[in-house]
Amino acid sequence: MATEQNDGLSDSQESFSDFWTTTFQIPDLNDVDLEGIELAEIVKKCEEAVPNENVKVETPTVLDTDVNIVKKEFVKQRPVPSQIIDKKVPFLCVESFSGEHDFQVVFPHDKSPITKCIHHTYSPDLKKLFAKMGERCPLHFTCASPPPPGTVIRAVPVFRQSENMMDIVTRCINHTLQDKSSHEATSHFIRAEMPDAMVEYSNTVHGRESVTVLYQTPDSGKENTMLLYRFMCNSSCPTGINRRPVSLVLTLESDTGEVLGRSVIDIHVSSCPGRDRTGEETKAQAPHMKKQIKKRFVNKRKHEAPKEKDDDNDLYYLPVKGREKYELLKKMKIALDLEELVTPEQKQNYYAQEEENQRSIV
Amino acid sequence: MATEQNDGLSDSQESFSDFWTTTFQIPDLNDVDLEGIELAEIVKKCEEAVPNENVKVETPTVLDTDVNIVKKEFVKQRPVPSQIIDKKVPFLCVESFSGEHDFQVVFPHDKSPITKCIHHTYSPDLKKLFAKMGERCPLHFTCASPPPPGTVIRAVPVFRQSENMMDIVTRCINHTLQDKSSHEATSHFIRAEMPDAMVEYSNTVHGRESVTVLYQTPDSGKENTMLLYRFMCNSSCPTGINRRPVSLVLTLESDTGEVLGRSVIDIHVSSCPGRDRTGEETKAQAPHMKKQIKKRFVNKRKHEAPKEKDDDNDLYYLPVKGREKYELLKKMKIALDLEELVTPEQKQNYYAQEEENQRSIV
DNA sequence: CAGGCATGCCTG
DNA sequence: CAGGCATGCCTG
Ligand SMILES: [Zn+2]
Ligand SMILES: [Zn+2]
Repeated sequence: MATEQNDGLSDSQESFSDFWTTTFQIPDLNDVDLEGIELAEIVKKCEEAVPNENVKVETPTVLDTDVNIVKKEFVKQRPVPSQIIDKKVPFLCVESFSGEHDFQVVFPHDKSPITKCIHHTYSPDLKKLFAKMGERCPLHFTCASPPPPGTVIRAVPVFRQSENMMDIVTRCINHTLQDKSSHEATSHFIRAEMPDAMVEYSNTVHGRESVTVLYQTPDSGKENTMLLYRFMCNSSCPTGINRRPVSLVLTLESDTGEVLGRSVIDIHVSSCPGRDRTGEETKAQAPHMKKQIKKRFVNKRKHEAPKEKDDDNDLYYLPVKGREKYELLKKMKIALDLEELVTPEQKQNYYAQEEENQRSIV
Repeated sequence: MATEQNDGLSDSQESFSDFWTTTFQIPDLNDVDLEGIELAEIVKKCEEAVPNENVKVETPTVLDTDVNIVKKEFVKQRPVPSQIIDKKVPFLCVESFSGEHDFQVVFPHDKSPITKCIHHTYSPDLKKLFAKMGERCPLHFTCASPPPPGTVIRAVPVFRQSENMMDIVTRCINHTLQDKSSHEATSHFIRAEMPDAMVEYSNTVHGRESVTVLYQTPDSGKENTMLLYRFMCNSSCPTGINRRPVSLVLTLESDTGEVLGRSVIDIHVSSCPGRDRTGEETKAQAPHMKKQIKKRFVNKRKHEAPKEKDDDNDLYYLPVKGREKYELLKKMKIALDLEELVTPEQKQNYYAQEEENQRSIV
């Protein structure tokens, strides 16, 4: 009962966006509301002007009054306007399409060994990028034909699970408030680190935080455009991503905000990207096998060769003597297969009911 | 190099008290400094008046202007005055002495089994109290002779390691800011839950957060005084205790602030106090032994007896010889139960996929 | 409610 | 940098 109170002790995989609005209550700062309304009007204007969810902020001057900047200041100093943060927002389109310029995110094969805490590593099997918080992480883009001048690449993080897709991915409370750098977007989960390219932090009309980088043709001799990003929270951060799976939506956008192409990649940010990659790959290959032989990271100086056996998809033939047993086990086999189709919600209800039954036995 | 910046990504076992002062920078709230100075003067006065570090706040009226209350408001609304929080404070005396009233903290033997997530459990071997965050935790006190009227029991948490002993134990950022209850001390790590006794939250002259409860003689028939506390953070909380060992200093204090007795206990607050207690006890006994035989927690319901019902909901017991068969059939039973939850649509897809698989075998 | 995973981080 | 612990929390 003690933990039922709203005393900050609730936990688990939920959104904490609620926090941002209700935590700061400053009765003597009434101008806040005024600013909030003004913002809402700005947002409204954008919404009317651009049907696409992504809003390209035209000039740096406008950027200064962008909702994002305002939010950042509010996070550190004032209440966050509820219309910006405290809401479920519409799904962001996560459907990849390369478009007329054949826009794609590519991961050049990295020959260096996957150390446990490698800064970034991409798993082709899982189609997932594993990165270390705070470290530079390169992403490579290709275009078959050069897009028009002023085209940008926008990065927007989204939650992958349906339960969370309407929540905004943002930085956790701890990391946001502890950030004493002069960065202009301390609340953003993703930053772009391009000394030469123009970077802009802005929000979509619905309030999703994004960063755009001016598209540049590949450096001479290179066949793709490389941008450096930094992920400013772990995927596990409490009050932030909080262990929820996240994808990164990368869009090629014209200077009018038209989406020319879209590419979506799964990402996992942690302190040990190498460990987590191999762990997930192993689990994907042998879901139910007890981790007897734990994947060992090879000390760079040593060498090795062994490989794991994947018996989960192997086909076996079970000889069964007698019709009755065969029929029963056939039923069992079907039940086992069907069991995998049961949704988590169904299972939850089932186990809750089981508990009940156990209790009523006594 | 990226992580060397002050962008909120530093971690490890360090104090975060620095955060409270530098995070909030509000140039247009100059009155803050004034208030800060005023506070400093209040503190100064107390310091001059009472040589002992612990300051008994005389009246509730004074309590309202206590540094603690001010801090709490600042945490949520304004910069925290640096003179209150952002400093190393002198060691608090952690030497136990029972004094003339033979003041002691006692832990009556608890006969109930130590479940994994028991709310509180004391290890006599380790002389350490393991508690679950947010749950009521009783502490029992004894006095050989009744102390004078107005005597209180003060609880102050302190870090046990020398590197941290000068830091103030307080609640983590996440839990403090997420606490939307109307509690008067949302930033405090320790709360007292005494409906009948008088509770006061205050700070020592050096800024350590404490809670005092008016001492009451044991209820008739009881031989000790029981107080209920709640620990509002885990020992692991980032930006809070952050995995650093913590002790609880319990002092019996007269109404003039004189310390009549002191008792110090080690505490560990986590989500699984039972597991952590047995784990630490095991490690203390066999420090270097590999954990081969892991301590098993006994399911309370495991040995309970069945009951009779009727019809299709009858419960039967299937004797199974052999562990492996039992495990398999247990899985089967669950599968059969879950199978009933599968929707017709799911089944349709399943059988279609089965066909596919069959064909691909050939 | 116990088993056990996921994951930050401490150690050698 | 890999091994491995500590610990919140998910699963069955
Ligand atoms: Zn974070
Ligand atoms: Zn906490």
